Amino acid sequence: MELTDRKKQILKVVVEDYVSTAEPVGSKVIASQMDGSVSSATIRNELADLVDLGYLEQPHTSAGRIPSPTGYRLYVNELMERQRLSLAETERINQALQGKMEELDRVITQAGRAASSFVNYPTYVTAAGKNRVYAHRFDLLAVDEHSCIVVMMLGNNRVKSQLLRMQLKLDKEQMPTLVNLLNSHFTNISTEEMNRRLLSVAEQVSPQMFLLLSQTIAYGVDVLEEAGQKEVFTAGANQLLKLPEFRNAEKAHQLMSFLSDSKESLPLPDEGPMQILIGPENVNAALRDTSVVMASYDIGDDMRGLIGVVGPTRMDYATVAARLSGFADGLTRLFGKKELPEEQRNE
Amino acid sequence: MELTDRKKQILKVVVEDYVSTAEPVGSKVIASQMDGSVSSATIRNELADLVDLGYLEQPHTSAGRIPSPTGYRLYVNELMERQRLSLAETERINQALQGKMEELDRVITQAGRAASSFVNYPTYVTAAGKNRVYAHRFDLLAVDEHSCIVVMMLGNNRVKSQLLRMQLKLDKEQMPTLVNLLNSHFTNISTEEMNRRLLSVAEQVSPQMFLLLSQTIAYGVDVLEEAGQKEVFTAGANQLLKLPEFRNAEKAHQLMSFLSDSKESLPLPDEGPMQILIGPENVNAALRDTSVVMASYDIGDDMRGLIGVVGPTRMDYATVAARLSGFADGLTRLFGKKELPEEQRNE
DNA sequence: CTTTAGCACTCAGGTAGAGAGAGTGCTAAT
DNA sequence: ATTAGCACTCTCTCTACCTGAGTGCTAAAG
Repeated sequence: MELTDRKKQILKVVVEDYVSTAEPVGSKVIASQMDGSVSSATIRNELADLVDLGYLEQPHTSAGRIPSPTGYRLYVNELMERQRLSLAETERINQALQGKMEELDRVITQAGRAASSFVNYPTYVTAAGKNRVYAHRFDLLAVDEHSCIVVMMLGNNRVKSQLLRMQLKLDKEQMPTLVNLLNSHFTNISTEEMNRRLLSVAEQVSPQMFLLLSQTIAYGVDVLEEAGQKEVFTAGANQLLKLPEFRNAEKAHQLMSFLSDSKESLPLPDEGPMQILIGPENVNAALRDTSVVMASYDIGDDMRGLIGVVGPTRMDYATVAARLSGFADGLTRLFGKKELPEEQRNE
Repeated sequence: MELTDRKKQILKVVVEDYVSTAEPVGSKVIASQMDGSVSSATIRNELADLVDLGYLEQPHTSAGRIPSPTGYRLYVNELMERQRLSLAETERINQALQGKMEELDRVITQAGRAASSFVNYPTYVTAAGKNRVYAHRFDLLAVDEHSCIVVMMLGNNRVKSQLLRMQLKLDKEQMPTLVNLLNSHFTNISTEEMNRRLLSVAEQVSPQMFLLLSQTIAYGVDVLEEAGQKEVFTAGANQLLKLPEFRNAEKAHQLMSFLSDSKESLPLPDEGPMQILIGPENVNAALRDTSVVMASYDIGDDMRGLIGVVGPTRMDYATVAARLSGFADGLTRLFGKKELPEEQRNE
């Protein structure tokens, strides 16, 4: 069942008006916004139809209409004009994304914050490996008799290092052997395999060497597991308090604690660069009254990230979607740039 | 002018009752909480005195009394019984603080979060060097022709490393020279001095070497500057929404945005291990209606951190102070432990 | 001089009712 | 198919009123 053009136009007006005012929209207002070609009475008839069809709702008998989730869905799928970002906006995004941001975590938290203040809703960001992360290379730097620095190179040009205090005295001559052992037996394999191999080499090396080795491997496994697991960063949760739908502290509190706590259960995009979940389309109960707009971005070749916005179902989908995908593109570009030319360091 | 014991006792009851109920306290309730030795009429006379003296306030003529900031101050200084943490609480703090937390930033954010959920108020945490941070040692690890890993040891056993892509081809034979140069001329000095020395050695080395050197130093300066500047982490801002005084979204929003934005201007303790600022004692306008409890902790020998709690003036100072100083002690212990024994790695 | 009982007084908060206004739904005319 | 007109509905706001908690004061008792 396809809607007439006029019904669609009316739906569009209702959505856009409600999005900006948060008040139910009446027939009169709609009529005035439609170049005056029809009267409010006609609109009323059409509105009644749209309610019957499930695209609109009425808070009470004598109020205007608000869009239902189905209505928003239709709007997002067909009626919404995909916005292009203005030059100024693109500029602002790029500016927000540049700066001294070395570590992955830091980049994405900062990106989340910037995005949040740009769309005026809370955001969340994740980065997750498409594949598992492996250690590509180990190095050891002696510090003193009892400690050394372990340096690990992971995939995707990331480097992790830490000072490790050994239980045993370190022998200068053991170090090269240890490094060789690490690089020949423990690179490019999973953490489970690392633990297995550790056991299997136990008999081939001296007990001291084994102790050193196992301490180093323990650190390596930690690092890899941390790098592989996805962590979710949220930002700007307090933006919610500006919205009339969260004026009662109860609701706001619920959603905000959800955002800051249950970092695991935020929605992830099934596929494609962008996805919008409207109200009850969200599986998670805490998000039933809200909508989520998500965009994914690439981190180099083997990782992928997600940046999402949480807001009321009454959300300016067009603008949010445009800005968010602007951010996602910006991030992809940022991470794609493998070469670090001069300007990236000097500022 | 010293208060009589009875007045003090009444003030104590008012504070403690108001803290737990958030409702003005009436004479009847006070009388019943004071072993029935005096009648409510007597209490009323005393209350009138306390209002005159500025320790209590009356929201309106026929309401009970609430403590004024001065009243809270007297309570905190004299009347409050310093609480001891229960064994279970100490246990919980220690548990919250342990776990895999390698990097300083991560430790303190996690500590802040744990503290927040423990005291049920928002918290903020900082770490700042008592002295400036210097590079103690440099190392370079060749990766390929154009890139190497720079490893820096800072004071306090911290290690920073990053992959650096050089504009020039790297010559294996240059590396030891470069490392020597770095360690002999650029360790244990300020960043300004580093930049000066860079210029001064310019003529003594080959142009290629100078380019490599300056790229490395640029990275080093960045790292040091970042390590030296204090960053403030806040956590649990949404805890505010549970409190009746922040049920109106307007106020809550103001304070919450202040907490998440103006990370610079949060109060720092003048000295001593613990400080409490009540309501108008706060210099910052955004905190005039709130109280702040702060405790400081040591990070090894040359750094100091601060952990603070923001809440309504009606705050359970005794409990918050006890728990917060528990956290501060825990952190000091955590960072004091320079030796990393077995159990710290294996869990 | 301190404490207490008694009582009139005050004020916030809740409840009920009236009125206004926005918006609908329906009918009848175009 | 569209529109004008009109009665109807429902929320929101304003006001008046009542209730109850708690005070301040006075006068009596310890």
